[in-house]
Amino acid sequence: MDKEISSATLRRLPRYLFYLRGLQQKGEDRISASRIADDLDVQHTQVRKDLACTGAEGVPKVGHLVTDLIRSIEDFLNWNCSSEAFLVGVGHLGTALLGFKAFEETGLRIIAAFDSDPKKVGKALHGVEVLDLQKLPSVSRKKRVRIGIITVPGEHAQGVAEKMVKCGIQAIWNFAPVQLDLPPEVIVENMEMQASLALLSFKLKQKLAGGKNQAID
Amino acid sequence: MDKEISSATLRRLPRYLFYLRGLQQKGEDRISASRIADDLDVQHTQVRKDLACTGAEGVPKVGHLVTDLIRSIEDFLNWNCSSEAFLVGVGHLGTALLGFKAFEETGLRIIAAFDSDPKKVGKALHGVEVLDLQKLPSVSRKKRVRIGIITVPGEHAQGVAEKMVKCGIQAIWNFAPVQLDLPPEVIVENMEMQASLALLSFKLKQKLAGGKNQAID
DNA sequence: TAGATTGTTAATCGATTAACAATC
DNA sequence: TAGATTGTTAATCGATTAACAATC
Repeated sequence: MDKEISSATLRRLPRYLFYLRGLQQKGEDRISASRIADDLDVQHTQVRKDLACTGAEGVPKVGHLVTDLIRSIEDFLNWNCSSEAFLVGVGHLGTALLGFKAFEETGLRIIAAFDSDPKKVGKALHGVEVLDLQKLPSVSRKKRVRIGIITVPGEHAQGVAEKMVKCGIQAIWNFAPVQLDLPPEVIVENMEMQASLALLSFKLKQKLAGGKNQAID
Repeated sequence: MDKEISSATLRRLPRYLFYLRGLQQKGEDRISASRIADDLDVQHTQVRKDLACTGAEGVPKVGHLVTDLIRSIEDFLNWNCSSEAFLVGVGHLGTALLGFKAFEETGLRIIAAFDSDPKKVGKALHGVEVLDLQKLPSVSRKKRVRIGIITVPGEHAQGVAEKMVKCGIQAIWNFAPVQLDLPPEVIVENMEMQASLALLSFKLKQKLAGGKNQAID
């Protein structure tokens, strides 16, 4: 009987999580929804609702235990257990992702990288072996991997995505700025850097235009 | 008398733009809002409203000229003129951004990179010089740069952001997973990779849980 | 007890979608 | 003319916010 979870809520949860980890490092063991709200510029009701989605429970007058909240969010996002992933496209961005420590905190483990450039194949980057893209099917047969990360140029993304789907990949994290056309049962999440930049550019343009206060957000 | 532009619209505009550039490469010169909608899985009314925001005008029965639409969106986002930026934090991600060709299409030009690691200072990565972070103020005095990109680890992001603001930076593109606390007149856009991953993780968890069809999105 | 906090129910607001008039 | 398309106005839907009851 779970409620549907809005994507807005899902996008906020990691912010709470990183904030809570920060508190934990400072040695704080309790936190109220109101303080989270203040520190992260969110409405306190919003924080309460978001946290409630994860099943977290607080104690009136006391608040939440930081460790409980962290575990609750991690469990909810499935970030407590390790999820293995393939990455295709070992360019600058792909290489950066291979070395991205922060993924450990999300349970994401890139266990192999693929590229079709012979110059890249055979190397190990940040401890991850780079294999020939043609080996994707055979490696997939040995390892049941469900997540595929696409960091190839836009024009190759669709082809790579189709290969991934053939190899049993069920969820694709797509960093290429193209719309992938795949069977509906495949989960596709587009990492749209340009969307974020668009907001920045537009706000800056408005600000420079003389502060006609067209508030956005 | 402009309407306020919703951030949802701003986030969609780059998707239209990349799609239109693809059409242009294929040599197509006209396009209807309905076809954009079909190809990008958006409602056609939505496409029309979004495009109307940019000032684009179509012709009934004919549609839009691809080149007009492209220019209209680019102008609206201020992606037609070059915007100079500083980048601080030349780790994997920072390096990747320095080599990111796609930025050219958004008018973003990173003209200098900074790091406090002496091993990195002095190099030129993808044609961009890496300078000591301490030189940020002096370089800023010579060059009027308005955009700052933060790719340092979370614990240093706030400090770097404050330095940037002191140097006249007016808009910050923050890749660190922390909430920056800055004067309200500074534009901050957080590039939340983890937010995107959270959606992917949760959808996959649900799918694997047996497809109790809690549709999200 | 009073105050601080949780968590829920109701109200508001804004974005999306549907319906439709205008037009080449 | 009829059909395809644009662009706008009205309706719906869902997310956010406000109000409030519950509680340690």
